[in-house]
Amino acid sequence: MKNYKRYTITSALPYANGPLHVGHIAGAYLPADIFVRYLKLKEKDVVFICGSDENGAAITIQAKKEGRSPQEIVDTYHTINKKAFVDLGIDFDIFHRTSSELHHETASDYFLKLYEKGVFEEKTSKQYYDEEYEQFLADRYIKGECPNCANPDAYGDQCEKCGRSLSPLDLINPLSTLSEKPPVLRETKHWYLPLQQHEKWLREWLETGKIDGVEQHDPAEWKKNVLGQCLSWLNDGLHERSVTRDLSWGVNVPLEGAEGKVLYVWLDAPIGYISATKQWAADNAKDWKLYWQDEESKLLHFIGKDNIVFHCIIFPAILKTHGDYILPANVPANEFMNLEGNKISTSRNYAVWVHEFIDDFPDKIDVLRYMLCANMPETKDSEFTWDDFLAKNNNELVAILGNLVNRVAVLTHKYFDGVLNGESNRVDWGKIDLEFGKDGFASKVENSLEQYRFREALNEVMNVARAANKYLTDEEPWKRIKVNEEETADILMACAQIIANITILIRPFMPFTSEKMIEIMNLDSDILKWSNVGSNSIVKNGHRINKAELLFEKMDETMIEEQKAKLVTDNLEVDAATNTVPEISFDEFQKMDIRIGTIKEAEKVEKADKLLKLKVDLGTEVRTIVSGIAMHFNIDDLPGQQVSVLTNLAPRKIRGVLSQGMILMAEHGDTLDFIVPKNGISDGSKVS
RNA sequence: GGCGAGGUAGCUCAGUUGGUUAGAGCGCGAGAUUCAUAACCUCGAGGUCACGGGUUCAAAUCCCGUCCUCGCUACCA
Repeated sequence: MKNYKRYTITSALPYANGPLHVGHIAGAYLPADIFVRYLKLKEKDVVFICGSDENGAAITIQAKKEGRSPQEIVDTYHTINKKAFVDLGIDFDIFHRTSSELHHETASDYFLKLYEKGVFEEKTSKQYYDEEYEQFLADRYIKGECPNCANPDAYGDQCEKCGRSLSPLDLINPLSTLSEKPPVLRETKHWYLPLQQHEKWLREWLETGKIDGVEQHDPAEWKKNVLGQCLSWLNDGLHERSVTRDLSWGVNVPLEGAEGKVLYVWLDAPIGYISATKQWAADNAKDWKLYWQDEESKLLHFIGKDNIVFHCIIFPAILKTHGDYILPANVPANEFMNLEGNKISTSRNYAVWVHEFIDDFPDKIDVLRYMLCANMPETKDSEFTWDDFLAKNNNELVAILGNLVNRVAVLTHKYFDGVLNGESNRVDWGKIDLEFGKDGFASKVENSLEQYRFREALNEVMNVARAANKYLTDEEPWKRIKVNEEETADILMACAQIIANITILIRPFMPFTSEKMIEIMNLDSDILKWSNVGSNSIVKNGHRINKAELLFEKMDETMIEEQKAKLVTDNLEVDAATNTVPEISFDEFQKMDIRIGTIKEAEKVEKADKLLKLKVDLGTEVRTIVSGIAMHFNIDDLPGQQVSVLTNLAPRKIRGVLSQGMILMAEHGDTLDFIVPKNGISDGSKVS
């Protein structure tokens, strides 16, 4: 394994249009924080980088929706998220933001450098522009008459009536759906990164860890899921990607005639890592280039699996194209964390939000860290349950670690007035089921951490506490005190040494607990060095400890009932606020012919997961209707099911099957249900 | 549909290049103990390793097929 001089560690930049939930933390932030804290205990030169990703269309859309400015949106969430990280003890060296001037400058310079190297392909095209809204229109924001079937309401990408795929320029009499006015054609120029030119070296780099035969990293250290996903992309073939967009909110394209254009996410967000490092370096009298451009620096990106392609293919391509930058040595991406059996959903407010957790359990931050680490989605999706939160607190933290510290502190005060009178060199260390020294438990935890196996590492730490509990029970100092005071003192000294070890070992995982242990054991924070782990002489003979204090409080069911309930009720508030469909006239409603029918046959549409081909009896005729409900129902259950059908919807070919109408469904979150007459009514009856 | 990752004890997960009775934590049962937040400690019961074939002296581990979960993608709103 290569020996690096310094480390540059990043966690995915959270997008500043919403708060953070526990899934984010378990995925990209906690593992990085643990790893960084571990490296810092090893006295490594490391910088831990993060910040808010504040540019892009989603921010402007959200701003419009909330009637606020984009700046207000990003300010709000940048502040919330920054505080959440601080409260959680996720200890970035800098939490920067991509709306900063330094970032704009950095991203802009980066673009220019690539531009000057001539790596971009420049393409000019004519696109529709809405003069009132002062923006170019995406295809689906343009309506017009279909040149093929004369449908007056065809969209810029496709005609819904004849199913023909279109380009906006094909439309007759186009209208902007934003202003409802005719858009004008304007020339717009964009720059593209020809990713396909990078396929060859990317494949070599990912598969062998080498570039032009020179070793960069060991691919065996990369996670299977990460490599698999990347190679899958390479096998599909890479395509050029546009690196600019017509948009007002972001980093302006630094070229003449590029007004109203900003850098697209590829050349914006990841550059945020670099600009953040620059700011940190400026604040701390460091040289940022060492962390990004020196071969002896190890660059690691901690992310969730949704970000793999971005960090393993596109960003490396951008870094290498520039020429001066190092590439990531590893991208230890995690999978997703589910919540009580369901996917976490931001839009449905189905999540445990970090800022709310902090309000509800301000003294249980480390319990959360412990729990998220023990359930970290390292190799597959994992599960957050409140019952498990309770169990981990009571059965592991209270029972094993808290109990150990408490019994040692209590015994020491009871028998020796809080003074550790024992002598480490008199202890029979062989009686403890622990191997001291560099190759013992220290290396177990270390090896797990170096492989990004955080749950295993944490369990190894707890094993140290387990061994100490066993030692205490075996040696029975509460009996020994009656016959041999010296031996009793030695036993407690041995336990104190183990606790001192745990104070260091647990620190990356639970920094607040480690701090409490320092206080209870009255330790000097100078001992907090990884090189001390494995030592049995951290605590000096005659050391006085403080009064016992509980590290963790036992919790009961009532403390989590509210949390469980909140998930259910919050989930029911779905979409209530988003009912913003414009009002229509009665005449418009009357245009719709909705009738009751009964499904006679149902079969899957070939090569489509979601589609069913249904034969529906409408009383006077049987129609074929294609409906995207395959994921929600069992085919065999459908025949006989009554449904409501919009019968005069223009027929449309879907996956080669002509669909004559639309089944109406009630939708709630991920659940779909048919709209049917309560008491049954004959097929063909009209709904009005 | 294509591709990727998974499917191992009640729960959450380990199982390296195929090799003796498949492991850990928690939960559960029993015992022992009382310094400790009824915590700790010991012992134990739980697994046809998704399913069906195949290769091999030997397969959770390799090959083929099927089913299920998650992600990307296509198609779909």
